[in-house]
Amino acid sequence: MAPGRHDRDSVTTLALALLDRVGLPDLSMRRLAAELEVQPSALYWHFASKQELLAAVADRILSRIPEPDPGTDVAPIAVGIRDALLAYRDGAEVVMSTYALRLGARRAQDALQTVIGDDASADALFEFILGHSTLVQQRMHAQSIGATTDAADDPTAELDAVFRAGIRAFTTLSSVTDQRS
Amino acid sequence: MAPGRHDRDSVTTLALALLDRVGLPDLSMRRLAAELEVQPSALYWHFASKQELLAAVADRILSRIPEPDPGTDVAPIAVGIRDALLAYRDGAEVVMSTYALRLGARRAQDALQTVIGDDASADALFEFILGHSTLVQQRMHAQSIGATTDAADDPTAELDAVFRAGIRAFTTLSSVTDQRS
DNA sequence: ACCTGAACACCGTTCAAGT
DNA sequence: ACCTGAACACCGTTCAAGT
Repeated sequence: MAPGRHDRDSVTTLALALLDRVGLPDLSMRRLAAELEVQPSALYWHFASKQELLAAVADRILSRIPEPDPGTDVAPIAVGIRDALLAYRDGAEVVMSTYALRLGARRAQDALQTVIGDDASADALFEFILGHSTLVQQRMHAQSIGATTDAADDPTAELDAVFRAGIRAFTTLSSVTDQRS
Repeated sequence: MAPGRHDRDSVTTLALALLDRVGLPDLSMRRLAAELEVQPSALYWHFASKQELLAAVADRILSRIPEPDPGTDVAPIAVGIRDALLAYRDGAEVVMSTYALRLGARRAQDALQTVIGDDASADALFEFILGHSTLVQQRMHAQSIGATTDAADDPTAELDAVFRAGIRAFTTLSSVTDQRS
């Protein structure tokens, strides 16, 4: 990175790359500034706060979500959202921490609402995907530290079974309510 | 609080009270130490790290979950878990951050697994409750700061509709699979 | 057994001033 | 428009030493 001039976009890009490399606990304004060969205070010309920077990063993460062809079923959309959240280290947690601020993140719900009739169900499914993905990434981290209580923990095997069970619940629900109407 | 002697239990109790009063971002080891009228380093005689302290706090939060009478239905159990997570400020986030370490938190899944046949479905339901509760508490905080993008945001009204939609999905699933067997 | 004192290596943020 | 320099008010953690 040249010591030259930056803007919101380039800072966001490098923040996302740094997140993926070091994880959320080590993504500090000071470290990001060092990576940009700039003083920490320079970042506050582009973003009002770290929160605002993380919101921009969250929007980037969610931009990976593929557009839904209307009329397809729920499962591939849900998988697409999960994969976007898991594509970068601690991605789910970043999205979760900025989701309440509503700065972005409508993209995921919009995708789900086009394939699920009921909006409340679509939001609930998104909350399941977010919770699940966050726990998956946290377990990845705990495992890399070696902080597991029980031995012989098969990593992603049963995790995917839990995810599929969640998807099944919501697809079963929408097919039942479809029959009702 | 007297300046006298402490143990793990008393420190955990006051940490939980402090969490409820100031929230997770302001729950620091230094502030907790000040509340206990003790030097920050004193806390490290009782807990190896802040993580370990938070795990003890998470266990406390989950201890509020009522025992399930076997044979009752899913909804009241799910509500009981949600209420335990929402009983203290940022409680859901604390549980979420220590859940991966498996230090406690089996209590919630155990309760759900006694009323739901499939273990993967029980875990998925717990992940939905955790994700949902975390977002609810984050929105509470964002609202108290006044950092909402859109105006006139009805607070807990539609939030509960989303929760009920999630519960309905999992109860519908288990009743369908019951009929199948 | 439980705590103090002092230090180490960090944080996010503000703000005058530079170019 | 974009950044520097310096400061403010904090962090978690370690470790020798005290009682």
